[in-house]
Amino acid sequence: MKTHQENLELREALAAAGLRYTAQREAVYNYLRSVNTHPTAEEVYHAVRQQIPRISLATVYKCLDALVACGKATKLTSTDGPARYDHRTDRHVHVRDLKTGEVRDLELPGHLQIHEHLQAQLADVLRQNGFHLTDVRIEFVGYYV
Amino acid sequence: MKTHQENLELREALAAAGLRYTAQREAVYNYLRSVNTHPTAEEVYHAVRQQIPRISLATVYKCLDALVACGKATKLTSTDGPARYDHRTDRHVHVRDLKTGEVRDLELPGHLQIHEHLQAQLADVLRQNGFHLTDVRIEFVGYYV
DNA sequence: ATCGATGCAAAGCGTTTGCAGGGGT
DNA sequence: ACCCCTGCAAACGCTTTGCATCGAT
Repeated sequence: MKTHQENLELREALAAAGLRYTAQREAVYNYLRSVNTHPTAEEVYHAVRQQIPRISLATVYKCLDALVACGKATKLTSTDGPARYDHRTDRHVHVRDLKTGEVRDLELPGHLQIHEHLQAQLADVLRQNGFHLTDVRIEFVGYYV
Repeated sequence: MKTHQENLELREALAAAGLRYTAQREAVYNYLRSVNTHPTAEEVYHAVRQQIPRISLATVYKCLDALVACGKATKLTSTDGPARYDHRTDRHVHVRDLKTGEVRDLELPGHLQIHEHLQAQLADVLRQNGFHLTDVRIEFVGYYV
């Protein structure tokens, strides 16, 4: 089902993971990429329903799982409330607003990038202890006054 | 109920938050402090039951909430599985093992401390945007080979 | 034609809540 | 004496699962 131009990159990522390219997955992915506050499954469901009215919440969850599985999204969690999903998979810093629960990317001036060299050293220390590093999660938590 | 020497520090922290000092809260706190892998509520329940056999899981959750509320513990979450609790409230780095789900503190050689100055700069940038920073969460995720 | 993906409903898990009785202040 | 805390059971919210059907390959 190719209603409009499909996302080749997504198709290939899914294929590489042994997963199929479906309208639902495409719509979920497109929505994820269109917003900069990382949405919950419920929010994705609500938004994607405009395009695919018969999509179910369960399918949204499955689509999000598929995107994570093929490396096209990241799952975030909080101490309270539902998980959130991020279309970015590179290492970056999140800012979590405790008042709204929203999570956004921290836009940093270049000279304030989290010290990659330091992270690399830390990764080395861990590796020497037999640890294989897959992700570094950094989150600044607080609220807008 | 003072079965043995009570924890004055905990009593004061609870009192300052308008909360009472109970045997259950003391036992939960003592257990939290006795382990270095940050346990789940279920693990705390299992352990504290040795001392207080009639304690309920709901009470364990409430005790953990009380400890967090009075600043004597921190709640951690993961993308999968239950929350974990940490008796440390200072900023430090966690290492999460994806195989076991366990979370431990990263013990760092002094010269590898996460750059406090950089964090302070980042906090400044956020403050200038009207953000009040309450916590910085840093987690190294991976698995032991 | 095959076999994975969808949609629905029902179950699952971790966590919270309502309430009667007990314990801290 | 007051009222918070406990323990139990029942409810809750988020997420997953079982299954018949649909659709991608």
